[in-house]
Amino acid sequence: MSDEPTLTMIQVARRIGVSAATVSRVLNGTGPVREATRKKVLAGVDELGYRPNQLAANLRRQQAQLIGIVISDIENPHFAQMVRAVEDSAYMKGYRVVLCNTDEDPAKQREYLGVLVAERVAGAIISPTEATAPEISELIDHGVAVVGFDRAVTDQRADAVLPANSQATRIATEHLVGIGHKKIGFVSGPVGTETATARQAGYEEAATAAGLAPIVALGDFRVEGGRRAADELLGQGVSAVVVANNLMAIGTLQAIRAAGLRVPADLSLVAIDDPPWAELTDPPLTTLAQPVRAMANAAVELLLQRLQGKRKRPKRLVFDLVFRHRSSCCLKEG
Amino acid sequence: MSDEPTLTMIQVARRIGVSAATVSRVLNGTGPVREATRKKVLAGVDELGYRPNQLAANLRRQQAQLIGIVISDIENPHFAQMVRAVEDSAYMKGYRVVLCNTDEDPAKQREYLGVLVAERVAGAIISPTEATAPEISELIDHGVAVVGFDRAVTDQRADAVLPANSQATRIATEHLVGIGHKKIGFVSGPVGTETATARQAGYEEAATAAGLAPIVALGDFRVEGGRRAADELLGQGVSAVVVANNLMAIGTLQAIRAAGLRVPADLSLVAIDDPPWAELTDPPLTTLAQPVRAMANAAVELLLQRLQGKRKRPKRLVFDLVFRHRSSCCLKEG
DNA sequence: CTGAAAGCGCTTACAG
DNA sequence: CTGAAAGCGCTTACAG
Repeated sequence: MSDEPTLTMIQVARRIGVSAATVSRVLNGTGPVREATRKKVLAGVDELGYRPNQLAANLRRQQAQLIGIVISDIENPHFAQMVRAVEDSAYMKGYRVVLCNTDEDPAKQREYLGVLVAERVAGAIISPTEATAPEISELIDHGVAVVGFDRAVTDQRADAVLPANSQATRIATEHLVGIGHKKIGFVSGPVGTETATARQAGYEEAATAAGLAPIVALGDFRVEGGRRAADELLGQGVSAVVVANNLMAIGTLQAIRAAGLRVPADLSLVAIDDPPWAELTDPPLTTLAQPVRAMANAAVELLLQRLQGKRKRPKRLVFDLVFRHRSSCCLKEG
Repeated sequence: MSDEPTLTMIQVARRIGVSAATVSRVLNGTGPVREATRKKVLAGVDELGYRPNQLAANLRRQQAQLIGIVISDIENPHFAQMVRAVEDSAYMKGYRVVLCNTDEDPAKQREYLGVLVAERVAGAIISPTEATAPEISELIDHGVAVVGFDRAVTDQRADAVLPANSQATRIATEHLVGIGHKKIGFVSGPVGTETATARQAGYEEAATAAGLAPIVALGDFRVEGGRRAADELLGQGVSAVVVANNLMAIGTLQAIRAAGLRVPADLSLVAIDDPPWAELTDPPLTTLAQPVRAMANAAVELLLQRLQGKRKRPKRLVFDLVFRHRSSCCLKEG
C-alpha cells in the first residue's frame, strides 16, 4: 500500500514551478505554451507520476468522456461486433464506452437513457426499443450527440446509421424465387419495430411480385420466438424460409432438426445477419451480412463530427447488406 | 429544443423551500429526514423534472458509479456472457459498466487501467493479459475494488473468480481415454498465461496417468491459432483432440473440414467453453461449460462486499466446469 | 505566453 | 431533523 496522498494539479504545478493553468494547458494541448515550459511540465508530470483526476475535469467541462451504447443484448453477435467496433474507434479518440443492455424493454431503455443524461455523456449510440422515448430528446437538449443505430430515433435532430432492411429481404426472397421455390415462409421480428416492419415489407414485395402469397410467422428476434415461428411455417409445408435475424435462425435450425428435416434437401434457408457460427452449421448458412464494422465506424464518425461542431444538419446513412452465398439453399423442382 | 436552463439542486431546493442538503439527503437516502419533508421534496423534484448532475456527485465523492470490465475481446462469447451478467447485477446496484477490450495486448491493458484510475471507478473486474501490471496496484491503492476473472492478478489484495482449469481438461482427456483413444492431441493457449498453463497441465496429467505421451500444439486462444495447431495435430495422426477454448474450437473445425475429415468418425473432439453455437455444429460439440453467469454474479458480489466495507481479506472462488455430453466423440477400437 | 481566481454542482462534517 | 458553508480538483475567461 503506497501511502502517498494523491497529487493534485496545484501541488504538481507548485513543484514544477508553474501555475495549474499551465499544467492543464500542457496536458490538454489547449492554449499556447512556450516549448521550454511544455517540456519542463511534461518532465515534472512524468517524474511525479501525476495522473489528473478526470472527475474534476468532467464536472468543469460538464461532460464525461463517455459514449453510451444502448442495445438490446450484447450476447447477440450482431451487437457484440458493433460494440467492439465502436469501442475501437472511440478509444482512439479518447472516449470510453458505457454498455447499456435494454432487452427490448422500453422501461429499462428509459432508465438507462436517464442515467446517460445524469452522467452527461458526450454521445450516445442507440438501437432504440422505443424510438420515441422523451429521454432521447432530453439527451439532445443537453448537447449529447445521438446516433440511431439499426433503427432511427424519432427526434429529427439525431443522426442515423441504418441497414437497407427491405432491400435485404427482397434479395433473399428473390434468390429463393429464382431457384424455383413457390412456398416461401418468413420468420418476422416483433410487431412495431422499424427493423421488423421493413424486413417483412421487403419479403412481401418480392413474394407478391413473383405472384406468391406471403406466409408470415411472427417471431421476436430471439431464439425461442424463431423456433415457434419456424414450427408454424413447417406445419404449413413451406419449401423455403427467410429468417429476419440471426438469433431466430438458431431457433429455426432447432425447429428443423426437431422435425427431422434436412437443410437444404427438405428446406432452403436464408437468414439476415452473418454471425461467426454461420459457416459452422450443417450446412453452412446462406446469409445477408450487415457491414457491421463499417456501420459502427460511421456511427462514431457522425458522433465526433457533432462533438467537434463540424456539422449541424442531421445525417442518415444507409448501408447495403452483402449476400453470402453458402450451402443452405437448393433448387426446387416445380 | 427546450430552452430551460438545467436546474441545479440549489435552485430546486429554494423552490421547494428547503436546503440543498435536505434535497441531497432525500434523493440519496442518506441521513435522517422527517417524512413530511421527504414527501415534499420528492413531489417538488418530480414536478420540476429535476435530474441531479452525477458529475458533481462523482467529484465530491471521489468516485464514479462505474465498474470497469477489462477483457480481451467482447466478440468472444465467453466474455459476452460474462459482461452481460456483470451488467445485469451491477445495474441493479446502481453501477454502470465501462467496457475495456485489450486484445491480449499488455500495452493496451495498461493504458486502459490508467484510464480507470483517472476516472476513479468504484471497481474493476479484470481478466488480465498481464497479471503483474503496476496499474492494478495503483487501482487498489486508490481504493478501487479489484477482482481477477478467469485469471488471478498478482497483487494479493485483489479477489479472484476462477474456473477449475486443470480439472476441466483432465476430465475431457479422461473421457477420451475412457472411450479408447490412444493418440490424443491438445490445442493449447498462448504460453505464459495462467489459463493456458493450467489447462495444458490438466491434459498432460491425465494423458501421462493413462500411459500416453502428451501431444501438444501451440495455439493462441484465437480462431487462427487454433486452426494452425489443429493442422499440426492432424499431421501427427491423432484420433482425438482436446481444445483449450471456444475460439480455437472454431479453428479446429475449420482445419478438420479442410482436411476432408469427419467428426467424430475420423476425429473425436472435446472443447473447453460452451458457446451458443456448440449445438449448431455438425455434429453438436461435446464441451466443458464454464458457469459464466454464476462466476460473473460472484465477481460483482465480491466487488460490492468490498465497496461496502464488509470484507478486508481477499477471497478466491473456484468454479467447476460442467461436462456437456453431445455428439463429437466416439469410441476408438483398439 | 503565463498566472490568479472563479466556478462547475454536488455531499457531508459541523452546528444548532 | 435541518441548514450554512466548505470543498472535491480541475478548466477557462480574464488580465497582464
